[in-house]
Amino acid sequence: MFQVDTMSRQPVYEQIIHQLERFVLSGVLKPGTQLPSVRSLSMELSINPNTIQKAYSELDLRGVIYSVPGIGCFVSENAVALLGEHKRENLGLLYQLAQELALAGIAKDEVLHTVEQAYSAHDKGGNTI
Amino acid sequence: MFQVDTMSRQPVYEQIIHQLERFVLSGVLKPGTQLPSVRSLSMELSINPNTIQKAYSELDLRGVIYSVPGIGCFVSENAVALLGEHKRENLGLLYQLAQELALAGIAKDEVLHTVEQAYSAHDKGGNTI
DNA sequence: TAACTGTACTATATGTCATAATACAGTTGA
DNA sequence: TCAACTGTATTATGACATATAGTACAGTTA
Repeated sequence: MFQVDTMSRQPVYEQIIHQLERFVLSGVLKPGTQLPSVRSLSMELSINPNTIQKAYSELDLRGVIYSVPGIGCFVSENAVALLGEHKRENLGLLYQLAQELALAGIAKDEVLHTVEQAYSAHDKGGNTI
Repeated sequence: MFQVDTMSRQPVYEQIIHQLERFVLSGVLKPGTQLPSVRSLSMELSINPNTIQKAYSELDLRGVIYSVPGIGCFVSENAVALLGEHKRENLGLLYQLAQELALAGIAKDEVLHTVEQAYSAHDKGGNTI
């Protein structure tokens, strides 16, 4: 399920957070589902348990998951809504990125077309419930 | 001219590269223009000279600027074209970002509108020659 | 009771970033 | 010629984030 690239510039714990967010948003991990334990996932990915816990801790802090000591970690009921709000902040990044492309002389239609492609790829992927 | 935020997560040398790229693309720094010297810019920004040199070295390697030992650094003649190609790679980033937003349930029209805003802000900014 | 769960802690290693201090060779103008 | 600039190179040092390693504790479950 999870995959990790140790050679990536992006920290491993961020990769795990990012993947878990996508699993929740795409419905692969539904609210209430128990996540793989810190130790089992660390062994599966050949990664230190502390790295997994760092990812889980941050998601727990944000309310996306919740942990029950002695039992395990679970996807929160309002995880999808929380992630929706969280991802909305990326609109600012997209705005900056579009400004960069405008400055570099890339045509507006080309950028708009890229957005269209991203959305059609998403729809065809059957990720809409 | 240049500004630096030491507290930013983005490395200082990357900030300088980014700003210089924007100055070139916006016409503030034209081809042939001599850049501030490593030492003078380091003093102006209260930054170590090595940090400036790291930024200049990378831009020199990419051909955006060229350096003449004993004289100084200058904006290359084909800098704008080089930067155009370089920035085009960001279309891939924008594609990924748009997919993220689609997955998070943000409406396509909202994303398209953000792109429109970025381009209209660019035009009104008078950055087109 | 054994085996699992999350959590906490210290120590260590690594790589990137930035600073500090020199040093060298080339250019320029007084 | 000489002082003052230019880019370039080198070594040492410190701060910081990331990741690993090992250990430990408390709660849960079959």
